[in-house]
Amino acid sequence: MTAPLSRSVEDYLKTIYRLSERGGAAATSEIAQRMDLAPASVTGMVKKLAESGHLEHVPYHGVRLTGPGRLAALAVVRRHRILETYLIVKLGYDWASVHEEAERLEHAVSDELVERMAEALGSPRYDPHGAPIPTRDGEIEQSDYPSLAQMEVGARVELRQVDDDDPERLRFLKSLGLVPAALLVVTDRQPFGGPIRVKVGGEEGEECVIGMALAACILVERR
Amino acid sequence: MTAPLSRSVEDYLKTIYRLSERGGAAATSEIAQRMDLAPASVTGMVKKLAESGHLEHVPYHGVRLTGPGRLAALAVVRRHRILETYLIVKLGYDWASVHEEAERLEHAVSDELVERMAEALGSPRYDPHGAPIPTRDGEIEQSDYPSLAQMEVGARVELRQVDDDDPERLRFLKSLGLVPAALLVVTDRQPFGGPIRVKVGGEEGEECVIGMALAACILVERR
DNA sequence: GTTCACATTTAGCCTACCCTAACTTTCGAT
DNA sequence: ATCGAAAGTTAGGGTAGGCTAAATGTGAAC
Repeated sequence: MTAPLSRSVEDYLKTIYRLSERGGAAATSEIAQRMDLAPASVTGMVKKLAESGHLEHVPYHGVRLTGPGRLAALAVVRRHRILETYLIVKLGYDWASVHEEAERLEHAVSDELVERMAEALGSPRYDPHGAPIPTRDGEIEQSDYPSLAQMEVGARVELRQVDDDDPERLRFLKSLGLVPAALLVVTDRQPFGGPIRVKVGGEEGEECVIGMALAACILVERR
Repeated sequence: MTAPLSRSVEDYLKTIYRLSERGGAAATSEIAQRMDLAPASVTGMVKKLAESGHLEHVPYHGVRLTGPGRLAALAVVRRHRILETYLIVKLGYDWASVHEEAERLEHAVSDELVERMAEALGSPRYDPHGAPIPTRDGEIEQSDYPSLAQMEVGARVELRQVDDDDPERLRFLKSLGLVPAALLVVTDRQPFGGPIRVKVGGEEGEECVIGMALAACILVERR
């Protein structure tokens, strides 16, 4: 626990944290899929992380982060989100392509560097995708915004956050103006998971059509 | 050769480059000492790097970088020196403590990030310790300045470069004002490798005494 | 209440990179 | 010309973290 965590361990903890954000225990196969590893490899690491006290493992029933495990995961998430913000704001990185760079750097930067970057940015509370940045002591704002997919026709909402996993998706969203703080109005939608139609930029905005899978990645606040 | 180099390989190449800067072939034991590894470990890696075409190995007689090996090493050196410069200039890092951070980051940053940092700095040609920064295409200025240890009494010189290996040494040098561009006058020295006495800041500067080992780490240009 | 598909774990193996201990080569001193 | 210290290499082994294939547990459907 006191020894520095390996890159691999940090990635496991971060992934498990992300999975347990929405839902109870994380399944072996979910972890494997997100990390692009064989399930058997996950089982092996999970046993080690349970051993070291970072998580609880109920065989055949998934894992749950412990207090220390959650703290370690949040430290990685903080590094990642500060890095993304810094790269975009200070070094002109693209909203869509910054993820990969941060993914590598989050395992190499020291706490000192992260704090210097945070300070240079004015201690931001959200990253450019709208995700809350954990504090140094591992506190994180619980943003349980509904997704655009849940909005009914006529709803007026402000875009709060977009999932940052997929650069392609991000590029598409940006091209539509679907970025944090954008105002949206739902003008039409099909039943049974069909596409949803929204005006981007308020009542007078451009209309566009968005599939359900995509809409589920967009978190909004009612206005 | 086309696959990305591991952190370990990059460190070997960088170390071997640094060793071959001053002197022909690098010895196994020198590499081991600089990297804090057992000599046997070095032999093993050296064989692999010779296999992959990064260096030539004459058993029992040391190694020499090949063209591709030298290019790969210079890429690491460029990353390191741009990083050090960026951390100091843009993030307020200490001249003395920046080395360790750069040592980790140099294996994680992409070429794109390095180039963005270089651009933000105005494409510097020297890092804060005075070391020349290789270009993108692996060209590096041959700075064969003499060391302060070689200067005779009365010599007037400008400080050009200090070795950046040891943070403690750097802190000491900085406390004396021995930083790049400082003007020095040698006022006295003992024969047979005794300490050397210099005025720091020109004729009117503070006098201080410097041991030979330290003076050998300070490169100067006659004025 | 069986069954069966699927999730999970176990077993055994592999690569990268490090180690120590033992052996071999080199080269300067005699 | 030889000998021995120091340098280098080989042999054998360890850890971390992946993999595949085979065995086993789970739970929904019948």
